[in-house]
Amino acid sequence: MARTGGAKTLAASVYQRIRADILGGRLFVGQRLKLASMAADYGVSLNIVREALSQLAGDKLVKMQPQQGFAVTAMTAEELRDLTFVRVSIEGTALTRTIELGGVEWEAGLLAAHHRLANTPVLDPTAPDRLNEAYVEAHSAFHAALIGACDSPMLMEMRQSLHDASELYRRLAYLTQRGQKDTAYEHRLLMEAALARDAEKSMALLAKHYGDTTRVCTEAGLVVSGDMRAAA
Amino acid sequence: MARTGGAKTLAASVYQRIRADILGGRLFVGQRLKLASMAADYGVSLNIVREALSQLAGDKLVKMQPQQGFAVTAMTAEELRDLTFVRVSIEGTALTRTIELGGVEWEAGLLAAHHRLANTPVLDPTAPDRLNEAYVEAHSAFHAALIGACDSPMLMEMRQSLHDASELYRRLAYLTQRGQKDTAYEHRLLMEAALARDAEKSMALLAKHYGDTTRVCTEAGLVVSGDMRAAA
DNA sequence: TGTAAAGAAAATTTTGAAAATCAAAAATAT
DNA sequence: ATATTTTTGATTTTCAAAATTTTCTTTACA
Repeated sequence: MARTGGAKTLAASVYQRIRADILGGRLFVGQRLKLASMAADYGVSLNIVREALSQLAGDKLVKMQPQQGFAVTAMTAEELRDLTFVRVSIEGTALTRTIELGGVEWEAGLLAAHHRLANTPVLDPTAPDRLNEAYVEAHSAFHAALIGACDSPMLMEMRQSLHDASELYRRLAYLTQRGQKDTAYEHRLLMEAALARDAEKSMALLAKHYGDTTRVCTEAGLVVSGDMRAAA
Repeated sequence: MARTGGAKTLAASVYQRIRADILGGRLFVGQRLKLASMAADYGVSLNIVREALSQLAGDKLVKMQPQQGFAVTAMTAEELRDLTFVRVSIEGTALTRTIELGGVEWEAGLLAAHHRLANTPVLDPTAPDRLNEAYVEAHSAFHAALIGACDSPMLMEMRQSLHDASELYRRLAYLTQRGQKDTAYEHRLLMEAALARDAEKSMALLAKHYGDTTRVCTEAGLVVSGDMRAAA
């Protein structure tokens, strides 16, 4: 098998591919990840898959149970609520710092990211039952731009990691509500509060914005109760 | 080789042992970790060591460079400062929450942990040039007890992870100052502020407490500038 | 009919060796 | 003498097969 992306090793390449498959919704929440079948799929040996999954377990995207293999992390409602609380805390800190430090470059970047987001349809134009991948990317970029002037690399990295961990549930929430909620309006308010340097209001909006996703998932019964589920 | 601790797999056991060797200061900051020699040391095959190190890299205790193996993470002064900032943020959030929620049980646990800490000598009584391992444990337990009433498992886990990542530098700082700073007094103030439910003051004390370690390490030139160093 | 033990199948974990890669030393050319 | 290429030795990366452990199925028994 050839190495994907700029990966220096096969294991790193497979890590990226599995990660993308999880974040892209091609591997479902709770799905069991059998080493043999994955090794065949990606055209590598068992150990490579094992190492990749092992690392993804560190990212909390995959759960490892000794002697029982790996599965895509399935959160309970309680865990999802906790994740949301931590995200708001971390991202709130980064946002506060950004509001303190942000200059013209940050403002420009945020405006640009928001414009892109606002002009990208949520659902796939060719297949309206699927999410538009361009939107997912624009949404991710917008939230990154929002806290773009924070000067703590570690905080940013943690933010990204938490963002990824909740990506799966964000997808589910979008498909469930299907345009019933005015997310675009929330994003605009968020941007305006940040540009107005109102840290207090920004954080409140952020908490509401993230809390909604959690609520939708919980109410729609999209979160399971902790155990692994079988699947191909 | 037999499995250490309650580990369910060999890899998990080796992971714990290497982790303990790093946190215990038996593997030095920046030290290169060669697979072959470690496999011989722990009495397992290369892949087991590889998987363990791979996971430790996720914990930021070890750094992996493709095709060049692993080394104990060596932070730059800038990275250490950043780590400290994030620690104060995270732990501050957990502390604020604890102060809101903590009841009698939390107070009792904190008092007990502080008493143990205050009555454990910092340096090893038998070898005064070494740190007392019982103190390291008591210190870790005190800080865990301080935020013991926080109801967010994920935040606690992150706190512990950051605590571990800075453990190496805490050791270095202790040995450098060697009792010149009155750490015991700081701990008491910290406990008293928390018990008095003064979140504001607690956080300020925490920031100072952690900032000192960082400063000592930076001033003593204990932090390197990013590259790996050779070693046996 | 339900339960428990025994055996077979499937999956994970671990090993030992082969292949690929890198850093430095030696040799050659400029 | 300096720079470039080639070789060498060491180390990491990868694979394929062996050893455990778990899971599923079948069978015997109350």
